[in-house]
Amino acid sequence: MNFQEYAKVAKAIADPKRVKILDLLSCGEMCACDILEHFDFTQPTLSHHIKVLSEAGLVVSEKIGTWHHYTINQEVAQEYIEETVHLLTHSDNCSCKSNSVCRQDKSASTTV
Amino acid sequence: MNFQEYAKVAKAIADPKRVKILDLLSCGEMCACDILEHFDFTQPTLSHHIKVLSEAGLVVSEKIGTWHHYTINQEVAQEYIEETVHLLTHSDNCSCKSNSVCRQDKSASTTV
DNA sequence: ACTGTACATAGATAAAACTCTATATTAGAA
DNA sequence: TTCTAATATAGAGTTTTATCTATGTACAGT
Repeated sequence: MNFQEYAKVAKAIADPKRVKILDLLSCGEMCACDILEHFDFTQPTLSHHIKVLSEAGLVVSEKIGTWHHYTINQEVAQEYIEETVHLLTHSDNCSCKSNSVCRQDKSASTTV
Repeated sequence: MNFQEYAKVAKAIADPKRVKILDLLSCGEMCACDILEHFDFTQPTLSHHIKVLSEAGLVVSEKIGTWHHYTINQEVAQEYIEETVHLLTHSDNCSCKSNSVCRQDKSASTTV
């Protein structure tokens, strides 16, 4: 996952309604009509939100007759979680080391 | 963190440029001028992105003379990581249990 | 006091996102 | 086949976001 790909998943999550959808799905699979009952917006709007989550790879759907069962894609979710931890916490194998993008040697070269 | 608050942090992260900024900061503190060298956009645009990250609580700044040193707020970052894990993985204390928001008992009541 | 540097703010523009109504698609039921 | 239910798509309107230029603010040095 590069910055662009990671941001796409993050952007899919970055909406309160979609966070709630993911929270609902974290309990297990649900169909659209059941999800819809927890919101005020219309069915096409829900369809849009699910599409955003699907295109980011976070949600997958299984069609069973007329119903579609939506579930969280655990592989993508786990990879995203790992990348998030890596991004936000100080680690030794961050891009500073590999690509030498951090150049804080400007202020002072007294790095002991 | 409720859905709204969580989404605000997620939205701050949900931009490739800001992901890169966070990646740079994950190595340690940096000033704006050093961060700016890694991008093509202008200084006011960087200022805007840092403001978004700051308002989400993810980044804090320390003013030293003319320079501002920006760092990742580890408390907020850690809380966000925990919430992300909680949101995307199946757990026993998710909102289904406490608020009974999940009602998948419609399709079939043959829950064994 | 004056100048230069680091950063923020104001306002404008263009692109993207959220939501709606209307309609299409697909599948089961009668 | 015809009707109904579940979901997707199309297109439009409104809000938000990213970026720019221009300017303001704060501080250090001369």
